[in-house]
Amino acid sequence: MIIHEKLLEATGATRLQFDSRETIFAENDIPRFYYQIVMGRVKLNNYCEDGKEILQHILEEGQSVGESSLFIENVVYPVNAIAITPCTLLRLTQCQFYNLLIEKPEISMEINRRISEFLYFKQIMGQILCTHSPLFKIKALLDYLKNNQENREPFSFQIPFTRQELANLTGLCVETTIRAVKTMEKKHLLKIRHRKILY
DNA sequence: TCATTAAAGTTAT
DNA sequence: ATAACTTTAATGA
Repeated sequence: MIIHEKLLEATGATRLQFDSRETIFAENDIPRFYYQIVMGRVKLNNYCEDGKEILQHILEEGQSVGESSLFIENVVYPVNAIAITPCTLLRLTQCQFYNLLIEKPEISMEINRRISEFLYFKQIMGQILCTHSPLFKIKALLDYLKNNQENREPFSFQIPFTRQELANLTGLCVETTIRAVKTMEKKHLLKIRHRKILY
């Protein structure tokens, strides 16, 4: 289920456009808005002091961005939200968002679902980060992604991430990620077509 | 074993 | 065109 554009607009949402690489909100900003992606993809990340990127999540059309921080008093965003493609977002003020949740319990339930989904993903990622084998890290991530798909046929799912993105999500370097993916291909755990991973 | 560096080829913007 | 991504290979922790 998604929260309909029409409903958000009726609630007073602002439509925003972002170019690829533009920042939607930054680490340490105070959360004041609810964001939902109408079109495009957004990443949540941090940069460590050596400049290396820690990718926390990649969000797409229909998903909301950073809503979990809106429910906590006196916190700042722990991540940056950056457009990775040209994006259209709808934005509600925190106040508009709260009113919507009070007036529409089904929307409130949907937000619960999304935050739970996010937490679930974070728990999977927690396990992945503690796993030593690069192959199992990649496999666990692919398994999680595949589980969200309707079609569970082997090799029916084209992974929507680049090698670089998989690496930054799992904490591996790209080269190791590439090798792990190649090994998985040899073991017939996945297929590669036109450089895309089919799982 | 995996990260890092370098170098070259490929794809996307 | 130029930057971003993919791949291979060598080296070192």
